[in-house]
Amino acid sequence: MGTKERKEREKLEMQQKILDAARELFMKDGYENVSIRKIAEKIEYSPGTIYLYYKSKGQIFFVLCFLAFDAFYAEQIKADDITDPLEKLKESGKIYIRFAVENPEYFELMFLMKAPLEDYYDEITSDVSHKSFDYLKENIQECINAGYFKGYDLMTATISTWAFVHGLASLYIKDRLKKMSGKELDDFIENALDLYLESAKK
Amino acid sequence: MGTKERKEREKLEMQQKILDAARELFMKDGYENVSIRKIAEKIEYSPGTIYLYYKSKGQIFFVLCFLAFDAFYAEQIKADDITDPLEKLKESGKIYIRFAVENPEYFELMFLMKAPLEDYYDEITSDVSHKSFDYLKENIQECINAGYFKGYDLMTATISTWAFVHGLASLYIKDRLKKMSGKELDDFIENALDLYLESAKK
DNA sequence: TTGTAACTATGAACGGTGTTCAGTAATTTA
DNA sequence: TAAATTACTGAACACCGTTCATAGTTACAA
Repeated sequence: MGTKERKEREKLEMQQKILDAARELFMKDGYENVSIRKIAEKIEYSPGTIYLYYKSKGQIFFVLCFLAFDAFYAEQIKADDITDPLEKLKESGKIYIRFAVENPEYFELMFLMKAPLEDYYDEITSDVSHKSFDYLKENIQECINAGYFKGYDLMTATISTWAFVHGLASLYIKDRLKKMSGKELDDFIENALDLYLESAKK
Repeated sequence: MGTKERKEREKLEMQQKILDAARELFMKDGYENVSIRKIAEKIEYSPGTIYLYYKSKGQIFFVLCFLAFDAFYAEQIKADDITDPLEKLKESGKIYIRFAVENPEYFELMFLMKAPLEDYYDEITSDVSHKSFDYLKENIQECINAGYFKGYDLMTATISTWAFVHGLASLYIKDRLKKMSGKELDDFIENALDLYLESAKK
């Protein structure tokens, strides 16, 4: 009889249900403002039930983060159909910033948080986060091959570009560029990216 | 009689005492892990007393943040004696990164934390944080006057440069550049800064 | 010196949090 | 159908930031 299989399936469904509810709430209200009780209420179970499927609130968030790295990478490779390496890099940067803006909580977890994740961080994320870094590195290598980034070695150019885009993204989502807003900022980022990468042309 | 003056002084002393205790605890354990009760315990008063001097935990944090900006600005202007605008900008960048590395908690407070500042942020910090931003902006203007940053307008060049340096600093203090270590990284940052700013020469 | 007004400090209490666990209800197995 | 396993509950625990009635202390005029 398939009881065991059904139970397995039901367990996964429940885990998914919790994940979905948690994601929605985290995105809407931020990690700190979402309680286990609220997640439980959303899926119409008691708070204790959550702990039968995840061992802590942090773990729920972490699993979502892991999925976020996947989603991030999936976004990144959408630049793949651009053949010109510099244009591809430009698009990559826009994707990076767009991801940060649309998923600030995930972005924080992936690139900004230090503290409580250290326990899990290395073991799980390293694979999936290195994928994105390597993707960028390959793109930069293509640029170098095409004559851009003269004077930079591969690693310096990669990290510099990452730092530039990352800096824009973090200043923005942390409201340090608040004088701008919406469309105005989109234009600015577009412009800043253009100029940074154009200046790599030489 | 100087009763009123003495009371005033005692009030300031108490505020300072709270600030010192809070700073020490925040630096050691992070904002979220420090409770009003712990601050109160450290200064050997009851929790309620804190609220006679500061209206919330967030406000205590905010005042510390304000002081950090002052300390940061004091570091920044040490680049003033350099006359060549590009060299000055380079030094400024190094100071920024050095400040981040040597005071990661303050740096986090000033540029990375989002948390409780929103309410007060504008009114008070704007002055002191704008001072640093304006300092950078003036430096960039000098560079533009000297023929650098061709194609950039002032604001774009300022924010771009900030983003680049800020990105390097945050990736570093958040251990995202962990493949490097110590001297190796110092050299890298030196090199990356050089290259970024050289490419502004044209 | 005394009485009162003003100030300072207290700590219990409120409504919230993440998490645990004894107990109950439902389901599966025999 | 009875026993055993599983799923779930929700009260309880130890925290949190914050408030406020109360108590203690100090200042100063009478």
